[in-house]
Amino acid sequence: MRKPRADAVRNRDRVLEAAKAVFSAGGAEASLEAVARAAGVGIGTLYRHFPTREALFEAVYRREVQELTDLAEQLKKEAQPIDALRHWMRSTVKFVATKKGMSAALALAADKNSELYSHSSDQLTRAVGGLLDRAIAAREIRSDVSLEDLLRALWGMYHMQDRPGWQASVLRLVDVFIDGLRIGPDRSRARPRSRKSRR
Amino acid sequence: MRKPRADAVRNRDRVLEAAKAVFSAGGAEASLEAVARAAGVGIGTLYRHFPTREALFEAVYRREVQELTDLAEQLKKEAQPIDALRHWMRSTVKFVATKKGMSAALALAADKNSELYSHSSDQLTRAVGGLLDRAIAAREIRSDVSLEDLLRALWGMYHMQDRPGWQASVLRLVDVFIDGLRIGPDRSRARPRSRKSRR
DNA sequence: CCGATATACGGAGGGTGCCTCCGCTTTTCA
DNA sequence: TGAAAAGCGGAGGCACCCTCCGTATATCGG
Repeated sequence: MRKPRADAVRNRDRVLEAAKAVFSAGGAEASLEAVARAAGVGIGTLYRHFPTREALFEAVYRREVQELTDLAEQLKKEAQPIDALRHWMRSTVKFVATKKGMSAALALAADKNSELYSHSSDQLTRAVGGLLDRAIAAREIRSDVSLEDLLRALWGMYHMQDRPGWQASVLRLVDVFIDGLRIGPDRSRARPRSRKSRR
Repeated sequence: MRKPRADAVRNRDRVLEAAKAVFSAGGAEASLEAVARAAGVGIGTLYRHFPTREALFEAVYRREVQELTDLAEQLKKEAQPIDALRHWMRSTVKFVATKKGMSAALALAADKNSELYSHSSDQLTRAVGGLLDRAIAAREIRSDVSLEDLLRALWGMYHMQDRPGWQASVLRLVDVFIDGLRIGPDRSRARPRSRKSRR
């Protein structure tokens, strides 16, 4: 099979870059013609590379997932299993916080394409698996919650941005969730950050 | 001021009903002209009542919130505070499960209109408030998690439908969350349903 | 009950974005 | 270097969006 043409590769990249920017700014319903314009390519080129809006969403989405995966791998070197877990979840929240309009687009893509969902889920599962397994092996957390469950919880949080205070709220939810995972009578309330009292 | 015209009221209702059906079947991007057709009114009539797609989403959304509120009020009569809370969260999951395509539309509406969000949030907050407060007053759960936090957690779950097994997963998450809320050394694992072992 | 008038109806039509198709250009390979 | 494969881009047909306004109907005072 031939080597892919250099211009094709370049254009594909440009479109992806433009799409990320345009969707971030204008949300998931932004015009694809605007994306093509921003990328400096014809609308036909965009459609050849990404036959549907969803395909484009998907491609951008895969990039995002890759970043999350890398982040997980890096955090796997944290010392205390349960703290590494908490740290990763917290970091994920902050990562998501930077995405604004993209999130709707990504959610849409994942919604309509279960292969994509399971692939990404696998990828993240593999990456974060060590964190969870270590904590379970160390008998620090309950063993009946799967990685999928954990990812779903995070997934949910992915959808609450754009409210004032959402980030603090989600961080609090992460703490509650981690506490819920803990095993045994040790219910120490010691946690990394000072916390506001209720409301 | 005059009494509103009977035909106007009737048409508004028809459109709302049709919108719920059409969005449920076809998702949030369904054509508004299809909604008007299904309602048996002209496109102009639809647009007079709901000037934008979002306005229509919003109206349907308010209905859904009302149902959730009613459900909460009804469950407030449950005996054990913490069980009532768990029951409501579990029931909400099931309620959401029946909505399918609607959820994307509803999420979109809430996303773009913060007044709507805060109003609905208030309404649910008021309705569920008793459940949480009773549990806190009884010292059964920690006191630094607000109603808003709890609603956000549910909100997140709202977005995970359409995956095989999502419902069981969410129910599991609810249990974890409730366990995380509990106060004191009583970490009894007794819970209403038998549970699968990890993956 | 009836006329006046406020209110509502519906769909034609201009505009925009979607997506396909294909003649032209560029790149690759022998 | 030339032929063929691969890619480019935008014209054009279509669906949907939304406004505008002539027509129809409900309400209300008399």
